[in-house]
Amino acid sequence: MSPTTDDPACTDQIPVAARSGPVSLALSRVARLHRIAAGQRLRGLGLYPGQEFVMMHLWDKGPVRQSELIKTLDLDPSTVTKMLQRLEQSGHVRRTPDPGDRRASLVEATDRSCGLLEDVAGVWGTLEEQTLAGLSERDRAEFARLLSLVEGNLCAEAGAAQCP
Amino acid sequence: MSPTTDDPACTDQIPVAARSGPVSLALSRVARLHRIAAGQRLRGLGLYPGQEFVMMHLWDKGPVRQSELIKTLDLDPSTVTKMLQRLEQSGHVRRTPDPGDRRASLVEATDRSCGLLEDVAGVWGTLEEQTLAGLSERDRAEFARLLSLVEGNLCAEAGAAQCP
DNA sequence: ACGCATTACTTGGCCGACCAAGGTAATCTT
DNA sequence: AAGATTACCTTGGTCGGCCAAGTAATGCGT
Repeated sequence: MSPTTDDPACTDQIPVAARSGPVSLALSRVARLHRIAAGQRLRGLGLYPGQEFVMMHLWDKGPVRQSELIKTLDLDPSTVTKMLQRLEQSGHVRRTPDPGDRRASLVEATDRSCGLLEDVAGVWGTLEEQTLAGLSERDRAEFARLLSLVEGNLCAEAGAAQCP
Repeated sequence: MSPTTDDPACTDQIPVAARSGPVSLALSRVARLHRIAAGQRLRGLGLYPGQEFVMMHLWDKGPVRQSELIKTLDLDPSTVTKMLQRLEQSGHVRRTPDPGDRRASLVEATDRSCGLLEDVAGVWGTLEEQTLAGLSERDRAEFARLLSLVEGNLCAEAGAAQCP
């Protein structure tokens, strides 16, 4: 019953319900593609998308309390628990009880996992290059600046974690 | 035992393994925040993040084959199957066998779900505003342009779906 | 010293998303 | 017309991620 039975191939492309947020829509698509691209490369290293961030933090900061990870990655505690269980089983991570606090555990990257650091860095580098291919230095800087602004916006009104 | 026991709050911020991809890192963070922001608003409407896109397409295109959804949303077939099962159970979607092809099903939004269209549009609008708050019109256009470029890059080398 | 809130983590459940297989049905080939 | 191929969808499994509850240990106030 809608009057537009024939559309001359110029109307949509963007769903009507998203007309009020074209940038958000584009951002969603880019995010998904970016995550897929990262995931493909990461799977070759035996990591699932998301685990990279845990490992990065552990590589940088060494033994760390689980609550530290939860705070800095801003993830749900249960998410971290399960990720660590799997990372432990796959040998990338080791957990030991914190001697100073019997309800906490200390997490650290295994020696074996440290070899992955360069690989992950490589993956991250090629991903960056693919993502920004063809963009001038100015465009890249501009993109980084705008992303930072948007991050501030989203972080501010969001769950209000730490967003320095 | 590491020499940097006290860090004067200026060293890292970016993990060493991600030094080669600062923009990718920022993009990941923004993407996650954006998805969370969308999810919060959507949950108030009884939708889970991701379902919005299915509904948008159905609202626009009416009854549609499942393969159509899979193609345009570029999702795994199994993902769509399960999403539709849940959307059907929650009353947002109706599925009927395609009379012209007995292995296919036609999917359409229920009348009840059509009331959600404005709500989702509203959510999408406020999300857009929150995302881009404080950005000038030029910055917004620039952001959209850069996102489009990046999307092209990621889409090209990726699974090679349709990226017009 | 006792009780109560806070912190730290775990478990179970659910959803989006992927992959790998499988089962029909249509279509193409010979 | 029969067989092979392809298209359409489902099932089962795994992961990241969230929420809601629950357990256990610490810390604080009185």
